[in-house]
Amino acid sequence: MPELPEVEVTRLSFASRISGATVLSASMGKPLRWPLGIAPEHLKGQRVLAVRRRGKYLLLDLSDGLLLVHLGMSGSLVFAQGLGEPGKHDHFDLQTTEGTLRLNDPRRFGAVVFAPDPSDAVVHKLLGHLGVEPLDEGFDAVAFHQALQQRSAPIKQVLLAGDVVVGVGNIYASEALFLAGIRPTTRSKRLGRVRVQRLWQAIRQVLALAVAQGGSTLRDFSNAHGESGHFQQGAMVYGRAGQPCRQCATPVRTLKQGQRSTFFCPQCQKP
DNA sequence: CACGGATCCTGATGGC
DNA sequence: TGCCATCAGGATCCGT
Repeated sequence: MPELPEVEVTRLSFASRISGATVLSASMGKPLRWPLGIAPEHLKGQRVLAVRRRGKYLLLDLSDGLLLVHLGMSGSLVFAQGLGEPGKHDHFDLQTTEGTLRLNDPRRFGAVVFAPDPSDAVVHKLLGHLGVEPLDEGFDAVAFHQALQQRSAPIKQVLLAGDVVVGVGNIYASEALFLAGIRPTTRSKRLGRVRVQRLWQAIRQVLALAVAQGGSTLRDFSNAHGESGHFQQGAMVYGRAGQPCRQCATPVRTLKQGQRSTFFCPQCQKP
């Protein structure tokens, strides 16, 4: 579920309701990707001041520290009152006066990490290298072009790396490159100003649209992959290997880049 | 220091 | 039905 749009939609779903709440208790089930950093009981009594997002991380500002939550590949959060006992894949609960925030994550690639203060080494390690936020004013097309000029890797892998721009995951990388008409294998530094400008626009467009639509559009499509066709608003190329391009009818192709599936239209996307 | 590969973990799916 | 291989929306670590 979790690329930038899904994480942002998750954040919006509980940020205002949890803000101002006081932590009543916290508990950790099976270990996640990284240790919490403190005993869960130490979160008790802290107030939740705000919920922010950086890349695919959710940041809960507590009165006495920062709680970083990452959903990994398979994580999801619910915030509700009266949640029952944790299920098999529920690995973290934060019980507050306003409700309980619960992390469900079958694959446990996600993480919940506490840092006593924002200058903590853990925070720096996790967030320090992250690139610019694509939906912020700070995402500048000229600077984006300059950054891409420095990189020789294929553009799709540079997008996924997250040190130039954050939040673009495997689905939206394929989608944005399709919208921009750029072949995913094209070396980053070979992209000229005009094409980078198109990519800049495409990234903002696809992410903003996904947020506006509740982050569910592509996911629903993916789940319905190969099934009936009520997903007109779905992906242009992701998950559509062999199917006709929605723009030119050429069969969509797939390949592996860094162990991840890439989808593209060989006709619409130029090297 | 940037790049490419291996790696963590569980579940769903498809072929035989 | 069982068994096995493959694949899945992420990101870090390590060798080169």
